[in-house]
Amino acid sequence: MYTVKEVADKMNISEHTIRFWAKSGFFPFIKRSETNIRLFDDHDLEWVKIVKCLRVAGVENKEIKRYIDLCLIGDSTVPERYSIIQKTKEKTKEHIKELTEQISLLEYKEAFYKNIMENNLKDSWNPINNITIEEKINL
Amino acid sequence: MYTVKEVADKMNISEHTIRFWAKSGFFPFIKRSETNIRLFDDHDLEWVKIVKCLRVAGVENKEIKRYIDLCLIGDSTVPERYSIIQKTKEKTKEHIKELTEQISLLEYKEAFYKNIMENNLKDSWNPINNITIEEKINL
DNA sequence: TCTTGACTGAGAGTAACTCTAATTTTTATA
DNA sequence: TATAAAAATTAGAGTTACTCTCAGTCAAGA
Repeated sequence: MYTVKEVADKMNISEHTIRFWAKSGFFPFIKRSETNIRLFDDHDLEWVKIVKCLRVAGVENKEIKRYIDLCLIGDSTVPERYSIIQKTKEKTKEHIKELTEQISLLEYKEAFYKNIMENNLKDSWNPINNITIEEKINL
Repeated sequence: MYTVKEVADKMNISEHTIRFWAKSGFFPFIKRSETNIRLFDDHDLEWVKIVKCLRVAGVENKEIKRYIDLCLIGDSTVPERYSIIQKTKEKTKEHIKELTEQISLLEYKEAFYKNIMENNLKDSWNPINNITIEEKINL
């Protein structure tokens, strides 16, 4: 049985967030000690894992709550759960694609600045000077 | 010259966000028409592009403002700008790695649900029943 | 002329944390 | 055993980055 702090450390999430998620109804099975302390078991950890997965993938808390509730209802909700997971996967792939594209731009800028530093060049533009658009662009 | 709406459409960002960013000082060069309407030129679009890139990469607005201000100062700030870009790139690569890991879990769940649906199986668990942890995990 | 649609700023509302404070519990040490 | 430090609890305030609403301005077409 794990306390909030232990879960937080294990899953690399802040304690605040774990409590916030618990209050949001994301962990319907967690027990409390006689003195009111939350106790997560390994099954609860699986729920933390899937909630974290959905959050990282950008799913809204409201939608996560829906998914949790569907799980609690049982069999009949499998198609909707499937659909949530499937859409989330597609969205995540799109997200990765977008991040990958942005990395190209970041690498371009990185190389641009590196070149300036290594060759002791001027930055080619300073707002005090009046210069053409072409010169301005690489900032 | 482009209005806020045109920039929003072109860059796939909401008009609200463009105005919010403008108010945050992210576009120091945009002009206004005599009737006070914002007019972006192609150079301003480059700034929108880099701001979008940094935001997508998860850089905070405060840090983006710092980057913008460094650009305005000129030459002497190239090393700090390089460092911001470089750290952002590393963070983004980490982020992609995390998303890629989560996709594995999503694909596992997707296959799990698909199997249930295609073979008309039971969900193997319904909270009404008392069952073992092992059976509970796949939800 | 009238209305429609795009623009404006101010400011309220929202999501998802994130932090603080007051209080209670647990644990380690004297 | 006493006690002090560490860790848990809750309620609620604060933060970030939008996101939306609204009242008002302005140009262009029926």
